Amino acid sequence: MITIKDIARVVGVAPSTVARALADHPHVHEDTKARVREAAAQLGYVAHSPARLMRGGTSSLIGLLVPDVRNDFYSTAAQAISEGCATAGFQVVLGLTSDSAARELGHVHGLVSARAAGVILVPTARPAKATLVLLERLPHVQFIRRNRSIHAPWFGIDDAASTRLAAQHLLGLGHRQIAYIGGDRRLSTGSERFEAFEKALAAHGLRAQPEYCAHGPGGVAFSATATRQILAQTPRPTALMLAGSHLTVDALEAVRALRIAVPDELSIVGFNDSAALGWWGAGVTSVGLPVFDIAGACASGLLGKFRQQRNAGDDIPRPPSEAMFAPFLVERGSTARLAPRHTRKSA
Amino acid sequence: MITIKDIARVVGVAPSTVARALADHPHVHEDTKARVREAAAQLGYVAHSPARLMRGGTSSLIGLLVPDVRNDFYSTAAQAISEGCATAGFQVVLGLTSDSAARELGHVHGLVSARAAGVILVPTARPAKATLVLLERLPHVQFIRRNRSIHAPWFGIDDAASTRLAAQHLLGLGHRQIAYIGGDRRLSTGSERFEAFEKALAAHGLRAQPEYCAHGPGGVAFSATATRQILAQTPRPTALMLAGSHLTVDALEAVRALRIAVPDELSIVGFNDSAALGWWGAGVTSVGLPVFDIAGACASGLLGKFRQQRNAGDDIPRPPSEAMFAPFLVERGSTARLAPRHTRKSA
DNA sequence: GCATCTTCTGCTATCGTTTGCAGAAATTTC
DNA sequence: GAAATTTCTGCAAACGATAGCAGAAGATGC
Repeated sequence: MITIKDIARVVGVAPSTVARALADHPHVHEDTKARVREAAAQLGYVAHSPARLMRGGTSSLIGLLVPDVRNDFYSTAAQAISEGCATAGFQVVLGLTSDSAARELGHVHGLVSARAAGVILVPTARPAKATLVLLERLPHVQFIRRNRSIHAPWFGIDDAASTRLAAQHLLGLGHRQIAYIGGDRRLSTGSERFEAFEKALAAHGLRAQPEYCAHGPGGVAFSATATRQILAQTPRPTALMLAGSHLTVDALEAVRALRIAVPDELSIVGFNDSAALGWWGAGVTSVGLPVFDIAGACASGLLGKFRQQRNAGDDIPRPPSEAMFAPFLVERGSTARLAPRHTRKSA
Repeated sequence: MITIKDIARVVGVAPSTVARALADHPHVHEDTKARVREAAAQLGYVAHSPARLMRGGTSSLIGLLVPDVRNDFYSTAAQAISEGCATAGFQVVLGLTSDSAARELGHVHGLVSARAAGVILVPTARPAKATLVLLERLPHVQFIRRNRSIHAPWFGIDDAASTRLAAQHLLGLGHRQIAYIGGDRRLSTGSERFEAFEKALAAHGLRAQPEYCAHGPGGVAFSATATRQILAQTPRPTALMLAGSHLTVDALEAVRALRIAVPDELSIVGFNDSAALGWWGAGVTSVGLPVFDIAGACASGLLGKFRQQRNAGDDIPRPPSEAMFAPFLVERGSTARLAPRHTRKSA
């Protein structure tokens, strides 16, 4: 392996001069710099990043901890974050938690050990104590989920608005028996979305019926199972809303397998819009999220935190230190006004 | 920051003893080990990985270089690879190339600089010379695409079989005017898939018609544009096959916008099967790929390479150093026997 | 009781890079 | 021409962890 000593020997200067030349230090003669750069290129020199880190400071690594990158939402976010970080000269370490606090801890530990510059995380429901302690040594921001025990900026969507939009849409169409499948209620996304759903019902003098609601950890089969159980009941709900990106596909597959007519017998609102949702039946009405924008803002937010740490008092514009994005409703053919005959039929 | 010296001071031993105790070295007294571990936990000690790397060796980082992680294919692969690497104690650095040789070089340089353990890459069409030189310093394997200038094991699918399956299916249904939209022909995936398509046609005494074929770099709008152009011609082809995961969705959207009846007026075969392809119209017949398995094998292959480097002559079972997986055809409703009236209609 | 062996621990050099300080060389000033 | 100044370069000490070597302490054998 080529080191600066090798370059120094070739050029005939001291290693320290090589270091300064490569760092473009002003007190090095231009001729020397040129010769050093020439020799470095010639020898194929690549700096030894770990050695640099010996003198303190952080590496150019940024951690990205998500539950599952197969989920469209997170893969899109990973793309935005990775692009944003690469532009700023950082490399992204992708850590998959599978919603396990143990894995989360493992990844955070690895990042602290590698002296990462920071971490963007989608916290698990109950992060380990050790995780919280380790996070204090590492600039970090929360993505999508906001955890009370983590005291860090949050970049996400207006969770309450997402389900409020969906619920109001269904209520406006006359639905009163609305089923709800959402994520783990110990997560901010799970609880806030469900509470907003309940409030929207309450505004119409209704209450969420427990037998029509399921809250899951998002295991592989959860959404399909929940859909089948809820729709097997009598009376069957007239509408179903999904409150998580990972829940939508399986639920739609299950509804399809049950051969229930949509929207005639059942109205459906999906979550996290994509082109494919336009293909299902007459298209699935769904809650759209500006995923790329949220993730981009999140990356900028973390990068802004670095600058903040280095020098507090300069006047360059700073990215927002927190941000909440508004979801929007994409209306398609899976929702329809509740027909009077419908109620009779299912009753 | 807590170092090994701090622990040494607390316990009352030398730093080297602490190092040995934490590494569970056999020549350290059990009592000493216990006291050291106790103190380390107490102080919240986290090893300084960069310092370890000073004495040579590689870090626990593995690079994963893909063009675009929003693509279902690559996000699934990233999941499999990341899980496999995490199990073996490695962390994955996700690098997005956007099919740019410059970005590819940047990522490889970063990995070499960080003394990464290895890299799994989906090579760009023409990697830079510098990239090839750098790769020699880093164990690496090729994923999906196989590049002649990179002398490293390859893990991918039987590209020829993928389009052969699709073409034979369409030919068997009586189609003779088959349109083809594929990826960049400078890539192994692009060229091999197309050549197999041509051969399949040749076996029926047919030739691929240039005006029905498009080969693109896979830019955002490419697939949709190509679809519109090909289907605007007279006579219009009676079948269309897509030969890339990233091409399928846009092409299907374009066909839908053109209001062409599928499969009555046009048969379609998609690429890289997913649940959503079952939703489009009567379902899209497509070439399925065992993505998770390929990616898993690829990760194992790279990890096996590490073992191989460390000690050549042990008799533990080794994972395959190369692997090619067979694609399979998933038949759905987007393909149908060519009706005689059909030929008249489009002529 | 002495030699020998075993068991455990400390000293120290080392990895590659950076940086403060000092000093050499070149240039300018009076 | 000497002094002062500027411009450039080298020395050496860090940073944190590890491992070879040596040595201390204790156990064992005769």
